[in-house]
Amino acid sequence: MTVTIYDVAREAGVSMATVSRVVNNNPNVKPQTRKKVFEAIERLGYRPNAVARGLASKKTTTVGVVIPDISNAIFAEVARGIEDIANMYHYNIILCNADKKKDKEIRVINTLLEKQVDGLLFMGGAVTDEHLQAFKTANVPIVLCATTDENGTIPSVDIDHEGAAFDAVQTLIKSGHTRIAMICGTLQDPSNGYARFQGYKRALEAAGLPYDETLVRIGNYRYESGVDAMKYFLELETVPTAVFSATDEMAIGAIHCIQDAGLKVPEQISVISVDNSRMASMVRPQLTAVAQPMYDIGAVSMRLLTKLMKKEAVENPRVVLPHEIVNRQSVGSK
Amino acid sequence: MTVTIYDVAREAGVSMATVSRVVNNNPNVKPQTRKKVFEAIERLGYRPNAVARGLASKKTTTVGVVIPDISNAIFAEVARGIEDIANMYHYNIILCNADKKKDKEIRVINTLLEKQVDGLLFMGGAVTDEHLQAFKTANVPIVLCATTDENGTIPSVDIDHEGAAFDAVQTLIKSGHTRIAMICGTLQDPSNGYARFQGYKRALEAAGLPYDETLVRIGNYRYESGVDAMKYFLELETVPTAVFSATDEMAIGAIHCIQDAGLKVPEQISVISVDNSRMASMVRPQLTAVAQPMYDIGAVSMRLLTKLMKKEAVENPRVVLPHEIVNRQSVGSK
DNA sequence: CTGTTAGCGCGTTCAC
DNA sequence: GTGAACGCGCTAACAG
Repeated sequence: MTVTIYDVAREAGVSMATVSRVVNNNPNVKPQTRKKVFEAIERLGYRPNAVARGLASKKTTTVGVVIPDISNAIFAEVARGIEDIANMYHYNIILCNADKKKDKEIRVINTLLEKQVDGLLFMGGAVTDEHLQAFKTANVPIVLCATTDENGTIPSVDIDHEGAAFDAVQTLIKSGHTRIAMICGTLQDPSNGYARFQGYKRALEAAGLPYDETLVRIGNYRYESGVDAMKYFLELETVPTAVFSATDEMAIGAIHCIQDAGLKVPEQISVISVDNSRMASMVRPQLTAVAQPMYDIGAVSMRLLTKLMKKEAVENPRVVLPHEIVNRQSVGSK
Repeated sequence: MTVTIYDVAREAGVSMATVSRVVNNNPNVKPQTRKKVFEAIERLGYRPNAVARGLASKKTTTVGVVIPDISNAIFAEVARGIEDIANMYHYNIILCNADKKKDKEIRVINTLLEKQVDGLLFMGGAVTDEHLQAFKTANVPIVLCATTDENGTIPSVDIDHEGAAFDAVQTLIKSGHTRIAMICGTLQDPSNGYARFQGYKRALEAAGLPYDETLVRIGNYRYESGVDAMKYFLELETVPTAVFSATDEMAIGAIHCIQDAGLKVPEQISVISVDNSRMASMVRPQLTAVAQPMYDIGAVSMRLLTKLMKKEAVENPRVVLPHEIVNRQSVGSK
């Protein structure tokens, strides 16, 4: 039924070892023999069985990718970066959505390891002891991608979320704003949630501004929750003159909420966010945001993983990619 | 180093066959024995090797997914539908971007087949003879996902692109518009490009409206190309009163271009599109669009593939999912 | 209910 | 430069 290396060997009149050499580009084969083998392969339509190869060689040229949600534009961008580099180094990726749920994450990590992936890229919520435990039993390299662990013991690629938030809020402060609201992600989320909230508070503090908890709303990263949060802010006795959103989507929701209320951005209220997804330039006014290089985070983490898998030396196993403010039209001076 | 089924057998004082039975939930094991085995597994930290299992059983519980570009919101949504259902049936997916490039598509199809995937989901550009050839040599089921082949010989899940476009344009016509422009995808793209263009023409024809080729611009599905196309339309001697865009993104570009020119949507110019991505409700005015159920396309095609892989009978191997108009605010009457 | 025995398709020594 | 033989870790009959 299926044609094996053995069939090719017989067809070409050589041993299967020789066919294996040809297929794997081993130079120790006479050109003439090589040609015979190639012809036999062609004639029989032989397709090497990567599973058998994986068992024999203990390498699958496949890496596992744990991602929160591929339908989220931010993560999809990271995934594309990962896949492009994986492809470049002849790896394939098995993709698993885990929605930042710990149990689901642990489960997919284990099935990925059962599938004998050569490495693992983990993008999730908090890295707990259970995660660490699962990672430890893996005897393949692991890279955290756009997520960090407290102890900092695992190789990772991320941006400085706290710093990015700090910079965003400082931009607002420099423009003269003093009453600045924040639309935050859940504080359970270490990077997108907690760290950005910390950055917000630190910026306030650095400027000698008071922290007012009525100016902070927790959203779920989505457009609607940005709308809801802003609706709340607009009903405050003294409405904030600027809002910092933890994501573009929520920021866009806020902008529309403001506009629907008959106010103008940035004339009456300024808006800034962290992400700089493609959507940022697809709103009016265009969104001023701190850019997270998502594609690069994916690409760099995959590149790092390839080095680890090849046991190459890596200079810095914990890379922090730079962020930058992209000034567009949603921030005005007060 | 790595603990195998054999180690577990020794540790539990049973044969490896019994361990295999326990691991695979074979009911023919005495509960007491089962318990002993589980304890040994726990004690040794045994993790079954799916590659070896795949070689022996000739099943990998892995399916290949060829996708144009995971960073495109539309496809990311499909991918999520695929993965959710795959997960439900205990399959994993290997994801490959192929950018609708024929050569890349053929290449990844072959490596996916080498990896012995149990099935293949193909989402790409045109399905050529070369594709058909590659599919034929695969001895696993294949489902076309959001793409179609001319002959209609391969199982597929898609919407009626031509009909969706027809309905969109007809909506415009019913609102009294007679000068309707189209922002089109490349005509080489059978579904998103050509079919939608055909639907546009047919709707015009059905209403007795003349087809005017100066009213058609080719875009690349992206925001900027929508802006560019609209810019061109606005410079025409008689500006169209409505525009039909093949995608949401281009439609949003068009809307902003109109607004930036000081015109209003839908008062002066109406805009409608096909897609209904999440972005459609994230613009002002909110976009009226024909909804493509992308998540469902992914989910249904994966479900179909599971049936094919289990050799279950399938009633209809070529499913066409319904589309519907979602009336929001970007279409006005003339 | 449990154990024995063959392979699954290929990489990899080690001889020749 | 080439072949023979073993083993990767597991499933799947077949006995018992």
